[in-house]
Amino acid sequence: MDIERQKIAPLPSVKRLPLYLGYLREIRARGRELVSCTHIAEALCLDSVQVRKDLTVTGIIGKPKVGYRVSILIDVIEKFLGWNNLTGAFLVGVGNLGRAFLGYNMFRENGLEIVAAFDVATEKIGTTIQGKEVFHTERLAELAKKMNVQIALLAVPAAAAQEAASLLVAAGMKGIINLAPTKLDIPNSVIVENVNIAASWAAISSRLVESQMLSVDFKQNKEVKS
Amino acid sequence: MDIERQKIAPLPSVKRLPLYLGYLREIRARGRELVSCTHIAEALCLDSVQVRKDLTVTGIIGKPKVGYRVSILIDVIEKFLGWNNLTGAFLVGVGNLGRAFLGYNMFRENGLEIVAAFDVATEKIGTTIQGKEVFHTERLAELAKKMNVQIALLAVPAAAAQEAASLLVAAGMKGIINLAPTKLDIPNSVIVENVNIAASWAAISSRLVESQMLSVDFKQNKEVKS
DNA sequence: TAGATTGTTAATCGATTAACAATC
DNA sequence: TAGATTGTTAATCGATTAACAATC
Repeated sequence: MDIERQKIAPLPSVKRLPLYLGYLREIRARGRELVSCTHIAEALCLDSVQVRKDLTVTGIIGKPKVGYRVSILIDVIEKFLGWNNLTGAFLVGVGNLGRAFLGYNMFRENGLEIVAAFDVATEKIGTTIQGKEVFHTERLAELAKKMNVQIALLAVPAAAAQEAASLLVAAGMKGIINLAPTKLDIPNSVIVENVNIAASWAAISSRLVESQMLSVDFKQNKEVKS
Repeated sequence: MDIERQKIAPLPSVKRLPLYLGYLREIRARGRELVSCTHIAEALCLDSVQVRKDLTVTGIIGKPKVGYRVSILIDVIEKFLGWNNLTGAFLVGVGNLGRAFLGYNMFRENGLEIVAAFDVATEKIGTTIQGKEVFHTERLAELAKKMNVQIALLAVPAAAAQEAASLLVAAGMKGIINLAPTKLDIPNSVIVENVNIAASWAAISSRLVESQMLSVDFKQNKEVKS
């Protein structure tokens, strides 16, 4: 990083905030008004000190012996994450994975709304999936400007990811959630988050190999199936 | 961790291996036979020292001035991750997200094959999606035993995640890829990897809020849309 | 040989964990 | 008041980065 940073919040803490938020919304719905770090930690199998430290990044100040007011804590986290307003996003790549996100309400709950989809397959262009129109990627820059969109979900095959990413940068995107299992080479003024399911699978399988628990030759079990 | 660990490979290194693997397969397909860390690092925008360190977890030994033989490096990584054989997996939750994974070939390329799907919605039970039959979650334990499956992808709504996870543990799963944005409370003999897209979105949006680049009130732009 | 590259050992950096003071 | 809880400061731990020796 070449830019001077002024006491930026630790990324691991920021990434845990949605977990807290989900739990807090749950207990608010159940009528709970106050909550302590100890309580949150217990519910989420975390360390209470870590929870407290994470919450401080939002600037909230709790009361000793009491804890935090649930509704205020929710507000403060939402505001810190910018999730108190809906932000528009583009979805690039309307394959199996991309299509899933069009109907995925998790984003909406967390302040992100997919407002248009893009692809290169001519048979998809002009169709509407889950109420969202599919455009050709050529129109990315034009529509980004018109619709004031700066966030993109990238869900194309690995081989097409870099080209699509360059289009997104050219279209003025400020943040990209990359679901393709590739590193994107784009200017670091654009924030990229890689959601890499292959990496998660690697973490699991390598540990199972270590402990020799991975079923060695699965194919042989196939005839047992039906 | 209460179990004594014997020089386990660093998790961040393990999680980067699939990235290297993807690139190595790509250059092997293009006919390249030898590769150096410098080259890999340049292609993937990483540090060459880090690449070298990551590769050493597989136990491979390179030749100074030469580098590594691409095909051997691929073999060694695949073997380290246990991706040289196909491992069977269950998919739990056939909603939008779950269905996407049924047709997602990324897993297959990386040694994971979904062999059956599970849900609780009666209208889905007995149907076949992408060639995979959907069973009731009641049958998890029975079929896990019969099909010798120990890996599960959990793609149910957050509210249903804990219950489904308990069923999976009871069914003898050894590894769970959790796509629900919740912490699962299960014995630590079962390896869990959380794929948390909300966390990635949090990382992006919080940084955009910091730099005041997040479009403040998106809803007002809606009429511009069509 | 010379220089590029590997592999190892030490230094830095950041996050987590522990210890403790402050407070309702 | 006493004790639970917050908030802060210090210690630990692990990963990344830097420095350097080994080698083809």
